[in-house]
Amino acid sequence: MTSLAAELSAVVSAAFAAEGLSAKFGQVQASDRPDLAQFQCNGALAAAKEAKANPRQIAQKVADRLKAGPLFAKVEIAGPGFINLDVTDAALAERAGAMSADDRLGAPETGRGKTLVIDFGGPNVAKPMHVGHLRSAIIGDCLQRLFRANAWTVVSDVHLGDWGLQMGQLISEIGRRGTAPVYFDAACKGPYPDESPVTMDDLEEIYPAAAAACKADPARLEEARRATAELQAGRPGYLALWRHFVKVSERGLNREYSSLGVTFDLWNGEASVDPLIAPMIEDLKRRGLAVESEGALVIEVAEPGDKKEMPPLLLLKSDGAVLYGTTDLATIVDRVKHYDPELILYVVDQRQHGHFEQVFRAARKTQLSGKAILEHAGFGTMNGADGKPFKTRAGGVMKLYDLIAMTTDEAQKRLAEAGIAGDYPEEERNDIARKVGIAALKFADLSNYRLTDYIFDLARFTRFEGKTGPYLQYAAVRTQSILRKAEDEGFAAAAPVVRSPEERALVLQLLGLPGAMEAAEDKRAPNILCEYAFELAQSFSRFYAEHHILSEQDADLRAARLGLCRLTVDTLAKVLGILGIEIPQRM
RNA sequence: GACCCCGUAGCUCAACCGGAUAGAGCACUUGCCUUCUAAGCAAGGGGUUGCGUGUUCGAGUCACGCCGGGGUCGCCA
Repeated sequence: MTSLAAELSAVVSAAFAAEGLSAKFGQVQASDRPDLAQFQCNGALAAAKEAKANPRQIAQKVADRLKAGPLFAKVEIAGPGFINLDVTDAALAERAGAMSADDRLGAPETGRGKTLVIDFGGPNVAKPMHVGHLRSAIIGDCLQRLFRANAWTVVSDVHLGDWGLQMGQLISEIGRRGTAPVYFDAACKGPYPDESPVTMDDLEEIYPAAAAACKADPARLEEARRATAELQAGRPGYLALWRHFVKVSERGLNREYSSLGVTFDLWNGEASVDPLIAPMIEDLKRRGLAVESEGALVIEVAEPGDKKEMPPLLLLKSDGAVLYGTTDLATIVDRVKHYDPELILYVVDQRQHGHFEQVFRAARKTQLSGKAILEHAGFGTMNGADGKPFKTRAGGVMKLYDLIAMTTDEAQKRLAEAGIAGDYPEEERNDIARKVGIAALKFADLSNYRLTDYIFDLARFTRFEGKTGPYLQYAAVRTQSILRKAEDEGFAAAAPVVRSPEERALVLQLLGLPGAMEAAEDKRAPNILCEYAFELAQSFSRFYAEHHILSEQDADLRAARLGLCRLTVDTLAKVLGILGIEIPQRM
């Protein structure tokens, strides 16, 4: 199935071609002026520019050819040469029927036969997740769902930060405290205890203390560096301690991602590619691509024509330890070997753009990335109302766990106020509150364009009216409710028809699904889907307010409207599913 | 200093390849629950798109220059 806009583009393109003009001018899009037409084509203006001709004349010739077809209810030329198009109600209803009959609802298949590796999350061992981690988790999860929906084979990887200097900082801090001496006893050959000497709470306290100490005292930093190098060199006690850190952290992280409904196919860490590093470096040295510079081993990535200085990618520090560019490069080697992807997407803070530029250049130069296109889908920073990173009143960074709890609490309050769920079982009430809270959170984040910095506003994340996640859920819930009642009454559904302005608008919106999914994939932009879903819910709510469905006496019309409800709820469910938003049975 | 991102309504954000009258939500004003859930629907006010110049039939969008905010710039991640 193709989208209606794509179908119209093909028809209009053929008309341009028949006039001896390039078919590329036949692009049709939803109209910017819905009051004037459903669709528009601006190609006559561009064609006129190229051919140095009169745009209205070109538009007229194309329009004359279009008028001959049965598809259009209206073909008009407006302004300097826009071609405005309305499709017949019969054609709209027919497309809606076809969409209902397709279990993919006409979703694009841009990824058929292609593999995507998507890297997001990127939490660090021993550091609790705070609101800053929200964006990578939510945007990354949405993109993996979107690519899957568009028929890509998707492999997602949390890419745990478990192999850098911070590990050395933790180890040296614990060594100084003397709370787990067995791991530091060089004479001890193991085995080491199964029980972790630290809990997640311990780590959350130890890491900031260690980081602060290293910042204040160069000697401490040097000590942490040495510990990092020894860990990476395989010192048994350090490795055993490190395994505890990772295990303890993974449990905590998993809990937080689960509460957001975010999942990963792989829980690989930077450390998992460590065995690949030595051979990779040997290979790069042999090929003359890794060279020594200022005591470190680097890959030069500057290219002629660079506007800015492009420092080399550091593979090995002068003390022999690896850096995150090194593990990133080795991770590419690993992913190419295992999955041979068409695309590797990194959903990481935009501030790391420069780093990825270096890594990608190095990967291409060394041909380690195979056929894969490497792309950084960055996102903007989340700030507080004062333009600085969001803090709690106590001054600490707000933890993700607490944020989720707050949105859920607000949803509980809302349910109590509305008095709707008073008679529901407590379990269901909790479930609704959780789904509504998460929906508010995710939609508020995803509806912003990926790259803009945005202001974290707790009130916004706990808002349930207007352009919010709960509004979308509410539209779906009301539709489900109608369908349930219709079933109780024994009313059957039939293919949709278009007999009113509200139905026309709703069907047009429904038919826009494939286009929205394709555009969102192209731009890696969840906000396009948010916009689509919101407009769909709005179109439905208008239809709902205007036409009473179950009391409709005309049985055929009632059946057609039930069919329209069915398609609406299926479409909403599909888009909300991609956004990672669950729909309660009732709310 | 160089480079990257951003600047749109009181607030938070949109605007697909340069298109017509720059759109939503919140907040504000006013209607609508004795037939499907009012977390809703309908209507209204609110804009020199930071400033300037240029390209174009046409600029929030492209180019250049300012102003303002954020970020990055070899051994942190």
